[in-house]
Amino acid sequence: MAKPELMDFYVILFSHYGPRHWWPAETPFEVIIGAILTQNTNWKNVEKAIDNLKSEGCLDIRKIVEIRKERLEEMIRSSGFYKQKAERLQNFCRFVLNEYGSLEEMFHENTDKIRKDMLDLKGIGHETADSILLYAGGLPFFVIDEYTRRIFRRIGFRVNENYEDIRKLFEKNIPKDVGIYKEYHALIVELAKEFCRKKPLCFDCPLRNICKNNSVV
DNA sequence: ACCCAGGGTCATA
DNA sequence: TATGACCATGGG
Repeated sequence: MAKPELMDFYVILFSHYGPRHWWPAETPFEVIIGAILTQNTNWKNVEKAIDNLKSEGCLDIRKIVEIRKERLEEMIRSSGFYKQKAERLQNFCRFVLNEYGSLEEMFHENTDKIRKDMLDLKGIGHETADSILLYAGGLPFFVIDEYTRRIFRRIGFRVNENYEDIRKLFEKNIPKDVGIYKEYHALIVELAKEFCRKKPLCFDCPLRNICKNNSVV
């Protein structure tokens, strides 16, 4: 049996977990808000914050810019790091309005420019930028997070620590399909939540067979 | 009382 | 380049 490739893991994870329906949001803008609020924070805490924004009618790019920062801080308090996140949200929204005019306009621009612009903003790192590009913009950028690194390192892939290198490794070995990109990252998170810390990855996880046959764990 | 979560920045060496 | 401190709430 040949060494399993990245798509083999995808097939197994998908058949085990089924579609994940990521990202859980009603609009691209809501994806962006969530992507920033969920930084190093449990998603449940983010949901509360987003509910607050919705019920106050503030889930809107212009609203976020207009309201007082202190009010925004209170609405998103449950998501943690609420002061810097309020700052980051307003900063991001202000930039989009000034530079592009609207979110729709932004996503019609050259994708590499969008990514570069976002990475220049304070509070937008590689993972957040790619989450926004993929799940809000529907653009083919594979999201690499700490789960992805851990899991594929333990499976036996020689992933070095450089974000861009890992992302290109995945994008090179996976069909350039936004649907697959979205699903794959969501499946990795699902697997990680269940096995990454609690148990050895390949003991009774969905990947146990493919791992054992190749003696990689 | 700890540990951590769907990260990122900044100072230091 | 590579660690470490820091940001902060809420659930286990």
